[in-house]
Amino acid sequence: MPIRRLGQHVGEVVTVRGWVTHLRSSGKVAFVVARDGHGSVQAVLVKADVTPETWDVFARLTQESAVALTGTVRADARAPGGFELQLRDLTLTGPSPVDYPIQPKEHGVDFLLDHRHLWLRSARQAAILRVRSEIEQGIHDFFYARDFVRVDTPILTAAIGERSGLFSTAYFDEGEAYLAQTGQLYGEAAAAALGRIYTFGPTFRAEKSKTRRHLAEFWMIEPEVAFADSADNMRLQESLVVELVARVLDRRRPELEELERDAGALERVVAPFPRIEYTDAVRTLQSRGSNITWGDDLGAEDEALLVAGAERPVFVCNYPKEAKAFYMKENPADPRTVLCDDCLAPEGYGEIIGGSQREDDHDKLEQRIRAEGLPLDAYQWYLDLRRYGTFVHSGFGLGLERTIAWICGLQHLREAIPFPRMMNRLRP
RNA sequence: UGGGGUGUAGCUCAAUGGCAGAGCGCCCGGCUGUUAACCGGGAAGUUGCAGGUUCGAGUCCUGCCGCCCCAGCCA
Repeated sequence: MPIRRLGQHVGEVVTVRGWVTHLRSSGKVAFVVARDGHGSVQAVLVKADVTPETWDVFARLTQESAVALTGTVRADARAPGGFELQLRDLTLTGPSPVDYPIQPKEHGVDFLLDHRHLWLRSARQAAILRVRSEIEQGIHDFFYARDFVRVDTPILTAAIGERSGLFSTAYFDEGEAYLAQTGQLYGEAAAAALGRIYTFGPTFRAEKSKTRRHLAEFWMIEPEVAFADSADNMRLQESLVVELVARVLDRRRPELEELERDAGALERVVAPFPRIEYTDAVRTLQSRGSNITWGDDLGAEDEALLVAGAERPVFVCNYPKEAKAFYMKENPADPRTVLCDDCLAPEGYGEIIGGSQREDDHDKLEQRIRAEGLPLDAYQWYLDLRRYGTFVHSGFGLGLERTIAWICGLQHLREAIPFPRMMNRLRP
């Protein structure tokens, strides 16, 4: 019987299977707290009420022992959660040595990451993974409801979308293959076939980044929409973010409480999000003391300064061409800039989305590829998308872990993914 | 890669240049309602590595290594 349903079975004798998290004994009465992945329950063992054999089992229990607990469900205010099991029988089904590394106390991050496979068993980590799953399902439901088709793009690639650090590997007679940094270029091809698509998959950056906002392997969701311009694009981003936050608030309250997340801050995440032109942002930043000059990309400090006090995510749009990728469409209103946006989460969580309208002019795109020094032949198929029926289209990349970290209120991205991959961490 | 910090028991951390310590966990004992239980006792150390200064180094100096934070790269 799942622990979360015990409240509906008061007075009945049930069996719960799970793992021991806490043991307490007072000589002739003993307490076993166990979790089963959905909840936690305290079981009470009274020496006078059970056989000597059952009583002896308690002495052999250790933290993380797998057990079967059989007893009567009782409502009791003294029990965590309000219900407890008055034990009739206790079986040790999976012994655990006494050296289980993770105690119910503070540990350092490095130690915990070394034991990530066990750390996941803690209530906090389990709560994060449940929110992660909820957000993933929310993303699928959001796009399904809007007739998007999910398209899976290759992880092993030759042509590349961005030039930052690449993981490479030998690939038969074709030379080097690279782990995908984005599925976007393939997404654009699929959008011309299916209209509106999204990708959902892992992506890899070999950057030597050691910050709480970076992982070597992370998950990214990349929608691509035919006949959508930059303004449409931002509206889609806004709807998605609002829906994901609302869904977690609606369905994962207990997890947010476990994480001690301030739900009030999430409740204020409603449309519309402010939209700030890059050029205006620079002026604002200068007036607030930043020494940024037009043409610079926004640094972390600038982002923080800009978003300070905002209760909703903020769009910063239309950056200088030089600061952004080659495929972004030139802004007709100011050709020094491109039609793009970064969505900055509040509370200092930074960029969770980067999006843009794509350059749909064949010749301009070719010029940009040349100007960036990229191998033109590798991009011929991409140019074909402009050669054969070019179309206005836009899309974005949502960083899954950054979104999770923000919604859960995590200090570091490494907690937002089950087994984080960083430059100095490949195992477990 | 640059700047700052840090490394002592299984874990979390103390120790003015002068006897290597505590809490938790573990082992033994006690306790009939505990809530990271409590009480008494016990075991547990190459102070990251290599050199140097000193009568004496966990502590000071040099080099190396690991980790953390910040910046850059970006999602």
